Amino acid sequence: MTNEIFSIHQSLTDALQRAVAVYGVPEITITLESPKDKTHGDYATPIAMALAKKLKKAPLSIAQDMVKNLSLDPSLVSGAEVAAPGFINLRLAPKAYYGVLEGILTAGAQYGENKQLQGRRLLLEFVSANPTGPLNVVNARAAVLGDTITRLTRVSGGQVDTEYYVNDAGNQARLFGESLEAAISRVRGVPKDAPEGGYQGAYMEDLAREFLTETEGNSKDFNLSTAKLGEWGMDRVVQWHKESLGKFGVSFERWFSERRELHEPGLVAETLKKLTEMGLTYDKDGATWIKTSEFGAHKDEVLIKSNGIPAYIVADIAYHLHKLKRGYSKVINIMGPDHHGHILSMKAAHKALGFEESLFEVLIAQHVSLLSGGQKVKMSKREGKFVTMEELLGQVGKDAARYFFVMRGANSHLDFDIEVAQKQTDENPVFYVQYAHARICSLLKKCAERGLHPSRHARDFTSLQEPETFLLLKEIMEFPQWVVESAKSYEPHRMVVYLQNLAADFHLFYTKHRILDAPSEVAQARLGLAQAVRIVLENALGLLGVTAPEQM
RNA sequence: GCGCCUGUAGCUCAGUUGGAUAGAGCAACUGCCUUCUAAGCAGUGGGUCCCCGGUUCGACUCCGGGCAGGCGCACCA
Repeated sequence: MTNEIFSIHQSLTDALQRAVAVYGVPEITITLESPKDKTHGDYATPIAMALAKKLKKAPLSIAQDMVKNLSLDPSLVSGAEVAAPGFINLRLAPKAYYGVLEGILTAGAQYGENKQLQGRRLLLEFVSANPTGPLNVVNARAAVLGDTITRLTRVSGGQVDTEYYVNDAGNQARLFGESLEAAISRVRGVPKDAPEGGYQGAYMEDLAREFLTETEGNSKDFNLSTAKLGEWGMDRVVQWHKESLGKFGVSFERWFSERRELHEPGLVAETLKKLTEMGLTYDKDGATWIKTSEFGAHKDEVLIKSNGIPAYIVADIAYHLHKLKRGYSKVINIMGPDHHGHILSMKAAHKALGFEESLFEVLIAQHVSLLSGGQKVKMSKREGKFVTMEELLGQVGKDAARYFFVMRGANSHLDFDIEVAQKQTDENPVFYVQYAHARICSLLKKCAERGLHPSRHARDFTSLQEPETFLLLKEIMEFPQWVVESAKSYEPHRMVVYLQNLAADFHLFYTKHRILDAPSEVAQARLGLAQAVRIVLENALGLLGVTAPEQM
């Protein structure tokens, strides 16, 4: 086990548990926290305060008693103190740190892998943009969020299947076919407008040209029905999406086609039948409705429109039914802010069908405002003037784009300043972290040039004694913990916070302590530490899909 | 009107799930390179954590009620 952090936590918790057991108070959970103020030690527990009320004793005296009763391995903990109003502060022994350091160097690229989320089986659906046009920046944000959550969960021993729902059926498919037909006509020089509510942008004509090139000299395909044309076009747009996402380092295990996997095999009709049989539907105004309001939604939804055509929600329910039946411990959907009105009805539908409500969870990737030099970039979907994911990627690059998208919590509105993301200065937070990595690489290169080869085995780290050093050691030691917490809470931005902290700790250490010029044993030890920091930076950046450059 | 999200330093945002003196980056100002990358470090100034109540040893965090901004509330998907 390379992640000694977890066993350290366990030993500390166990020891505290034993000390608490003396009081015979049931149902007390031991909380262990890292105090913000480092002078308070490495770990603190407020357990005595929680006990105070039940025991009717002063928290301070409880804490003092507990410390006396604590049996702790001295090679693990060097000190336990009591602080007002009743905290117990624990200080790790240097030896414990050195052991972790050794472990990191041995584990290398594997450091951070753990089993904490073993047994978790997620289905993560994200992006799922309509195959009627290019991906936008919110799609990009969702893509990065989903992909990062996937990486974090997998490295923590959880299982994740990623899925992209392709909405290639129904009304919008028809409209798309007609729009493409019109675009082809225009490309051939015959003016023709897209239908009402159809798709207009320049990309439609690109698509038309692609179609013409592909079917040149093949008269048969020229006479595709509008429906078939729409299918061809949507498949092609899906292809575009795959490619764009690929450039972003995001891939999906399964592209789930609404038409091929739900409509054609009859699952939509089957779902409708099931809902009816369960008595969840009724007729009104010539339409068929589902009683979602009885299950927590604000209103009922139309299942079958009065023209006899099923509404989109039927396919949606069919899809989710399909997902739920596959035995996941959690089915998660990352959606854009424009769909959050939909959440309650979907939750209600789940409940109506008898599934545990908590099985299904929705994460919202909130709105992204694109700025350029502090000014809002004006976009208008109607005029086809909007920045696509691909354009953004072209302008700022994969590293900056990915970093910016996970920098903030998913449900915070995000200000994305293109100009800042392009800058190669200290205004750009990506560089701060990458620079720390590049500095270490440069060090390691220099050290090789000087013939200093930090030996792989039998290291002696006892010369690592300075406060800045222990700060760094603590930070890299906690890496797996941050990974797990980020994964567990579906909050990948915590990894960004961690990286900023780690980079700052390293930069501080670097300016305060010479490495190569230090006496040989010290140099060896510090190089080992630097190498460990480099490993963690690379692994953490890797989890975000950002590169760790060797020089800048 | 109803629902979701947000409200923390001049700006953009964290805040380890209820803990100790509320933090970071940027912007402003001041220092630090004949020495391993100054894309860095140190320091200074900057706060009614939107407001009012409640819960308790303790609240930025949880609950209730307001206020403000964003988004959503179709027989569209």
